[in-house]
Amino acid sequence: MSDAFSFNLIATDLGARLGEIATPRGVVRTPAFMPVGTQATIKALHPEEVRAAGADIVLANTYHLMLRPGAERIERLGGLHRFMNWPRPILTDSGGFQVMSLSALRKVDNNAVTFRSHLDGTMFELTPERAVEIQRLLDSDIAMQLDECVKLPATPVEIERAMRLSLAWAERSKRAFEGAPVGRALFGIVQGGDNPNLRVESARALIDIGFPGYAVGGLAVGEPQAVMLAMIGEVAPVLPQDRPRYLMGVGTPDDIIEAVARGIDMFDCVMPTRNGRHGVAFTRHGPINLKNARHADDPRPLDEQSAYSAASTYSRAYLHHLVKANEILASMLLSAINVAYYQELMDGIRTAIKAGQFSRFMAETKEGWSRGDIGLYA
RNA sequence: GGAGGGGUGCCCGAGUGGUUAAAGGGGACGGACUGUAAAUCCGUUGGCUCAGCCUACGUUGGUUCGAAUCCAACCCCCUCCA
Repeated sequence: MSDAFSFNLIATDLGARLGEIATPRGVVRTPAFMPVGTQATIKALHPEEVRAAGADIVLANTYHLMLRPGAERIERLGGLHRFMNWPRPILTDSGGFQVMSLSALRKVDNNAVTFRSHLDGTMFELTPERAVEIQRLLDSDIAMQLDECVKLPATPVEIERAMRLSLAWAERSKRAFEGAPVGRALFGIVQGGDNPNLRVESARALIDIGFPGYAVGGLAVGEPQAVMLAMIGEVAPVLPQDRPRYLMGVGTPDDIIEAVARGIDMFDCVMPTRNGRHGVAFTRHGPINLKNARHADDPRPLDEQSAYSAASTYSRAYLHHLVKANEILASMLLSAINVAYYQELMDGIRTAIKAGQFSRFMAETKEGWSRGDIGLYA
């Protein structure tokens, strides 16, 4: 394996793409789902479990790790991979999402975003340059430019302002990334809210700057799914074929399969882990809320055909009990089951694209979700 | 035997005359969650022929226009002393 960062497009089926991202720390099979490990941990899971579920790459977060334990500290300790015992590729988000999610605690101007720490109130300034520097200290494999993620609905003026600011920050981020070790990549982020013209303009401008991969950000932030898919439909055809496309923060299994159909290669989302902690299991038969009383006497596993043993062994009654009793094992098992389900879905997608069966796979998968789980094994 | 404290909705518990179907927890039931301030958050939680009525604060009886709140008796429970 070369030490360079590269993307190899292996096959396409309709809009869907099968590929491989090669990095010095390993290959990422695409379409890929990246479990989210904001604070250098995929909550409730051992890194070994995340890998066993099939993940090639995970996410971590600039803003959160900068506050605690601190990027310089992680660097002194040998980098993020060693720190969290995940030797494979890591993509780090820049803190752009926190510009939105922590909007009450920050101010944005053209130069930087200033955060009041949600932990102790101290002020932190995050410039595009500092965000890149932090990600380099972490020794992230794929760093993201600092951007401004706007919640929808938003005014056209707001959307355009954030998009142009993100473009300016894309340039500064790229400049700050110069001299990074071979094999490390920095992605630019398309913004533009629900405006097709702004989306396309943003994508074109980023391509002019030039990145080894392109992300579509600022989606799944309040707009209907149809709008999100329409935006992807606008942007994907503009993006270069030979670079990976990453749809940030998405999504539900249905969002993912629809986005793959429109040419997206990479995804990340807290949904499998967060919803797992909140008692919901994702399965071939759709989501199952294990808090519900109807599972209390159900001896069936979530999915007796699942290749992942936790999903095919533990009874719904037991999982229901663990959830109701607020046992830590409930979070652990459901997070593991969900991460495994997402990986199983991605694996199915990849296999289908390779076989030229994506459209059929998509129809059958959706059929399974819509059928629901009631009476399946009865 | 003596002295004191207490019995409130599924549970704990606030409430000392009207604005109390009764604060607040918990539990139960349901929902939400999309680049994680989330093991979080939001509803509902006596019944009915439901903008009204009925039944409810240990039991029974009283005082009062009006009682979970005041009085009496009774039944339980707890603490301390003998």
